[in-house]
Amino acid sequence: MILRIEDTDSTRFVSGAEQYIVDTFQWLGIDFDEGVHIPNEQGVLYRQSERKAIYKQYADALIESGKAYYAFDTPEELEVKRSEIPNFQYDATVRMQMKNSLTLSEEEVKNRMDKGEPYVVRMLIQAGEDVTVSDLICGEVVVNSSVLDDKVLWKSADQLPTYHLANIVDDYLMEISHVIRGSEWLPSAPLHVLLYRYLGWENEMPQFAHLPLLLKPEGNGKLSKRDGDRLGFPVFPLEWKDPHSGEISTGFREKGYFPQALINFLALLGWNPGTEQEMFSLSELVEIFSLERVSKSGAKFDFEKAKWLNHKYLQMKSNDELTDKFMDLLKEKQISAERLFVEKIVELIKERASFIEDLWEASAFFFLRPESYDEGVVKKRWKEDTPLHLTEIAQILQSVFPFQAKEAHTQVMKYIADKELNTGQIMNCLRLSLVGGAKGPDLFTIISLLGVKETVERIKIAIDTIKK
RNA sequence: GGUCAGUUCGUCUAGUGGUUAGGACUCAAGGUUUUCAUCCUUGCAACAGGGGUUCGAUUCCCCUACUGACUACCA
Repeated sequence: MILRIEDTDSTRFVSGAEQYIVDTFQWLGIDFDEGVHIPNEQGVLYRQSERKAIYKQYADALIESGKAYYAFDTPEELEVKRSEIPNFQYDATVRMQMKNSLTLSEEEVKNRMDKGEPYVVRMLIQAGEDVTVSDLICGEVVVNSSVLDDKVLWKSADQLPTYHLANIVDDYLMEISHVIRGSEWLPSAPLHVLLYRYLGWENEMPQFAHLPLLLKPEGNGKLSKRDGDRLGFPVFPLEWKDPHSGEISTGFREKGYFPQALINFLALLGWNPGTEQEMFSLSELVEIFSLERVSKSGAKFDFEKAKWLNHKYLQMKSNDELTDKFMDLLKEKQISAERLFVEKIVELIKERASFIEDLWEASAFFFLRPESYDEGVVKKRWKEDTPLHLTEIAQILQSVFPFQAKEAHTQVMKYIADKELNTGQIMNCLRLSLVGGAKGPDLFTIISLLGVKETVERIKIAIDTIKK
């Protein structure tokens, strides 16, 4: 696998974009054999902007063999044509009315070029010929060459080819076996087939596979970079800051997605193994993925399912790894805690989390005393005699020494039974005082983690705060 | 407008000329839990429409509708 940078549009250069791509693949754990970021002894260049001389050769060769020609039409002139002729297309029907080496004398052409007048090299497409693209996903797609236009292959302005030429030349030179790209490329695939033919490389032509598009979660249409933050989910793998606008787009990584989960989710968008398995490691995917099982229709992002998948992956992580990550998060929140303590908490609450961030949501009460008490629970459970019972229970808890969750549980239950109290009511009030709401893991485990001293303290605060 | 492609539960999808059209996410109900979540069980829910071909079409063919991509000196 090769990482090649297709930066043939000098006007659209974005600094940092290349590094971003490298970083993304690194984060995902996808390695390349060759590429712009991997040193090579042969000195092969992997940025198309650095391979200018190579493409020029082939553009010249195409001119030489009459498969391409020079064109001098200015953007303004083309614009005029477009407005004059409905459905204007630079093809066999109009090329003889344009300013190019087919209509201009040889001398005139030479003259213009000597003067340094900007020009482009256009591909000469014969009308009325059926061109077949064999696609691993779409099958045979036949397009008549009459609907193709004389694509620009090379522009003198920046001495660079367009995607079409650069792509074919590089794929040939780099012996690329498979061209797998979005289906937005399907319409220009016949053009590429023709180009291979023109260059005499048809036998070495790579296999094509046009992937279905990723659609917006709401409505229809191709998922675009801007959809993400508008609808509150990431589209970028990593956070991206646009160097021109300064606009920041959130990334899957920053949202807490695990790279494996993202890869797994993406793989299932448009592909399935034909079995009921839906969790795959990267190496499993490498093993069983096949283009033949890719569907042709576009797929919408389902963030609920992506979240669920991330939950599954989080459950598979070791407590050790999760603790590392959670410790980082705690540090950000300016909370210091013993690693051993944090690890116990992680073990206790990991099943409630889909993202590392959720660990905080589910365990914040371990680190911070409740700032408020859930009103619904207070209303439903907190009775006049509650403070009295909680005070008694606090004493019972203190009497269990050394503290053991099981023993404490037994004794508290006994107290409730003796006084003929409502278990749910007392327990929830106790929980309310410690946690601030009716949620969280086993109460006595919480108490043992919190410590009896802190527990008693919280009970007192709750009694003082919650007054009816 | 033109060219090409697509259309199975809300979403991702499996599938076949004869199936109770399967799974997953979501949602709902129940169970577990003193709570919440997890978890378990059950349930809701689909072959775009119309013509053919056929004993029989979701499956094959045609048409229509809808959707999408492309239609740059961008990739």
